[in-house]
Amino acid sequence: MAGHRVTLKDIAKKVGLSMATVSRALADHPDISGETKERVREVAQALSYIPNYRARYLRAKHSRLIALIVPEMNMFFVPSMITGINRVVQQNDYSLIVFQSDNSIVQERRLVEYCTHLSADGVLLVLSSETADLQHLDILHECGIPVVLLDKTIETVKHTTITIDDQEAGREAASYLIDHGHTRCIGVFGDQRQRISTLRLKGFRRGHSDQGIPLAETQILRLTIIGELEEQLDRAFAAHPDLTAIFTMTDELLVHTHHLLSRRGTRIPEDVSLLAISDGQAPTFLHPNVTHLRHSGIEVGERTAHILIGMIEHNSDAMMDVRIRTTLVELGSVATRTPPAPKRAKR
Amino acid sequence: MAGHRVTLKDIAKKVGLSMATVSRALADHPDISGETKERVREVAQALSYIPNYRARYLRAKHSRLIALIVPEMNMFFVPSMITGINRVVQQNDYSLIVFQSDNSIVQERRLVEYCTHLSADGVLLVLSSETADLQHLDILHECGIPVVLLDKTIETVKHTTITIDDQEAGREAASYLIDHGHTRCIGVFGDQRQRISTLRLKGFRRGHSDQGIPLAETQILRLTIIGELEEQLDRAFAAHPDLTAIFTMTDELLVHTHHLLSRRGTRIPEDVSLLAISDGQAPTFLHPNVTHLRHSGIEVGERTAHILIGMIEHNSDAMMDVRIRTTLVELGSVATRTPPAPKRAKR
DNA sequence: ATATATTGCGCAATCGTTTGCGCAAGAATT
DNA sequence: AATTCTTGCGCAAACGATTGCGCAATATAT
Repeated sequence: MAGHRVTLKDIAKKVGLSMATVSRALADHPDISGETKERVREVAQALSYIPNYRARYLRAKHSRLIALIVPEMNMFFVPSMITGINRVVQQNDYSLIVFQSDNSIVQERRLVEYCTHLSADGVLLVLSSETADLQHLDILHECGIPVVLLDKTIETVKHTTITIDDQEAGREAASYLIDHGHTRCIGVFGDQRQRISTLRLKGFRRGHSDQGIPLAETQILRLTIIGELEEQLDRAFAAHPDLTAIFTMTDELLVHTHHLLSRRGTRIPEDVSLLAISDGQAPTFLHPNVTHLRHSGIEVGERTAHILIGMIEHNSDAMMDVRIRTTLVELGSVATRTPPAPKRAKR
Repeated sequence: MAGHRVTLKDIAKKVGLSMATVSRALADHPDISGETKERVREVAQALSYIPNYRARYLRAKHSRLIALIVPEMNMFFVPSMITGINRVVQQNDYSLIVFQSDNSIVQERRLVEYCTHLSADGVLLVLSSETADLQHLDILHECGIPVVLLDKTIETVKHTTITIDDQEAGREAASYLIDHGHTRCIGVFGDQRQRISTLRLKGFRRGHSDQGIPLAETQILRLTIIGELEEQLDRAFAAHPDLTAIFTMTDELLVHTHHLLSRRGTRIPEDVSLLAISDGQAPTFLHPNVTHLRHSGIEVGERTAHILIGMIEHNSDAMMDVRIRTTLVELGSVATRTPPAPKRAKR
């Protein structure tokens, strides 16, 4: 409907000044007298002037736009991570634009390229599961656009990376269970192409070996898709009738594991204890509430955004590797076991 | 690092043609000879030319940008809705930019304004819980930017709206429970400032009255914040020892209700049946799986995006009010009851 | 009264593209 | 041979804002 958008020119005409003066008046430039500023502001208001950011940012070399590319909007972690990012981004007067790669490297490539089209000031990237190398990020470097990888990453020497300390979290999980008398646990892990999975598994192994507790291969579940969980869980129960605890490395694995346990009538924590790495939401609506190593999506988001903005504003491309520690939240899904009675009785 | 981005001018200089010709060559304009196009494309490739969309869209009046404003990234519904929107948006060569209002009308206003700054081609808006009127959308109309309201809305005669048929879903829920012999149900509803809540409640009431089943005020729980759930649920149990079913109007209410029921040792569906309106994710990882009236977030997203893009491209501002029907998914959390035995015995 | 500073504003270039129009050279039509 | 078409390209304006520089008028210093 509206014929054309009000521009600086319109205001200039109306107040009888040049565009330059109007521009400066609106920007509160010291060269302009208070009186003039006042008049200009009034007219701008009256005409309901809306600056055209595209034009503005065409001159300025920046866009105050930060892009986030996530593989998918899963219901866990991603939403809270976005919340954290968004908070910091807004506080610093940037805007966040969110893209979704659908876990496809092709799309990811396309989106990265699109970020250059938009001349985003910085890119936040959660790698898709298909991404095996980082060549497609070179174009960002060519354009001088900083990138920060977060959450899901692969090994890299060139890019700044923010993750939780995955290996340490896996180790702590194992230690915690062992300290509570669980010497026969099974661990549920995700896609092994992802570094997040291999590291958490590595830590879980480490936690066992540190305390001299054996960990058989059959105690480790590796899922590519969630549908495999039931079968693998059944097999693990069959192979280890003496198992007393299960560790799940993500929220998604947690809720499905919890569900399957309920279905087979396994009581938590009486029959089997449950421990997870989680951002803390799911554990509160499962029964019983699940003890977990918490890594707040909001915190990851906030810290990541801070770092990226720092890189943008100080034009630095120093590479960092930040690891965020998890904190233990005890909620009662892990029971304390005394070492198996039979053994002692036999002495 | 990179000195300056390659522009049309650079290409023009290199091939010895004017910028105009280069521009047209890249755009495959019929005026340009095939040979020239070829040469230009080669050079563009060699220089790894990246068009500046800001400059391009400064001339063109559109931006191929669609903005979505959501009150929060909750873990239910919103992620799948975004997935649906994103799909359609990409298919039509638009980009989606997602903002979060944190359920604050002030932020919502700011973001709407920001959409005009960016000259978004269209806006998708999920109202914040604080939003009581739609005046702040007038500015979009002034700028000729179409808006579609979705999911959470308020009554309006001016704006196109996509929701599920909330009232009908509420009614169906009640009917379904009653048909299965549950004549004493309680309904768990959200913030009554939201139309989504009042309509679902209205339908729930209607479902009861249609079949001549009384519904006391104490059978209706209205929550402003989730923390109130436990107390209200306890009170309802106390007031209605004969209650046999609970209906929750959202996923969030569902998971928390489910949790509280587990905690108080209530068996589902033996003691109490459970029915929800849901997008289908949570019901599959709760035990037992929860029968629900499904409304797919993806579908809502896709249809909404289609409609908005239609409005953008046909420059139409006809107002529509689309209601999407829910479908019943039976998963076993609702038991069939025969009418209470004592009554019949007494005849 | 002359020299210097300050104040308040405008001119015009610039960001990178797109596009209406014009124009020259060759091809096709009379 | 004169006219009209076509082909292929360039000139320059436009999109809407920002900003270095210049300049007049006034204020201050000498």
